[in-house]
Amino acid sequence: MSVRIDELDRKILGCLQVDASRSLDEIATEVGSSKTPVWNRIRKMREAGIITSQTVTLDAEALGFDACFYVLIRTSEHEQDWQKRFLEALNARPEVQEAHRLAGDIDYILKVRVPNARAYDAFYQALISEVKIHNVTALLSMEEIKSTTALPL
Amino acid sequence: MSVRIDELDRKILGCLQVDASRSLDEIATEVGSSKTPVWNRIRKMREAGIITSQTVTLDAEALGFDACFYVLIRTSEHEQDWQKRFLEALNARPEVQEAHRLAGDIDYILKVRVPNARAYDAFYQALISEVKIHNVTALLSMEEIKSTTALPL
DNA sequence: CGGTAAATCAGAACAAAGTTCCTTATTCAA
DNA sequence: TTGAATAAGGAACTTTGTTCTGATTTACCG
Repeated sequence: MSVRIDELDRKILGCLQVDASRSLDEIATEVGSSKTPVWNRIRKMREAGIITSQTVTLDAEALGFDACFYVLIRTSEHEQDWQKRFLEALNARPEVQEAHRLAGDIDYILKVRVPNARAYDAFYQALISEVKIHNVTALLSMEEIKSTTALPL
Repeated sequence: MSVRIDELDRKILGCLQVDASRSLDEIATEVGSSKTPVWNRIRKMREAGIITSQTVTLDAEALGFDACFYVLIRTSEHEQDWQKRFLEALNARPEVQEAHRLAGDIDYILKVRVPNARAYDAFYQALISEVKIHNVTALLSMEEIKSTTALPL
């Protein structure tokens, strides 16, 4: 069953999305409440799975991940077994940051972050050796214009 | 100037990527160190910009964002002015979670999260009314197979 | 439109974690 | 090998997270 989210919850989530390291007192002041209700609401939203996790975002380039590719994948295989193996392959590879199954012409899109083009090729070769893929198009990112995980609440 | 990252820093970042809400003591134990050095290293990596921010990840569907599109954009305009206005339009729209400038045939890719298809159309109409765009292809996600911001350190 | 029960809130008390300080160990260069 | 600079470990201190209680509000039903 789902938890009803009210205006105060939304404000709290908004705060946390911007900076999850702020203290409860600060958040309470900003949303016009006090410590206890803010804490209780955060706890409930955690338990309800609305707040999935708490992480740090790292500067990919500062850590040597200079290349980012979006990979468009077409496949001729549509059986359960193939899909299962494809999924496992994606989950096993940490360079895959996103994977979506699509509607329409293109079957899957991946976002892949690697140190350089050579590392992408290694990834690509490994992937196609594991599962049969009909057609692949790689889109190379030149510039990350915008990047956020924040939802517009 | 960049900060040298050693094996211990990498372990700490690995911990924080998984769960940034854990206590310093827990992290220190896991990486085989103690509170103080862990705290100092985190502070330094913050100051150096390696750790960009600390946020919560929310369940988009639980919050009513049921639709996700990848949008491939071709433009015939390549002047500074056009690019500036396009960039401003993207930054002004919170439904755009990612935007990359690409090499090759397709000029830009966007990741757009909205409550439903109608909301996407509203976004699309608003965007093309603001800036001239030659060609747009929208890829509709049926299923989010994988989603992480963690880098493989 | 009351009156009661349930839920929520504000503030205080307590526990736990973050932050600082100081001493000891380690590293690196002369 | 010796000295200076740097980092680590542990204890003191401060801030924050967490729990508890009483008061208030909200919601529901007669």
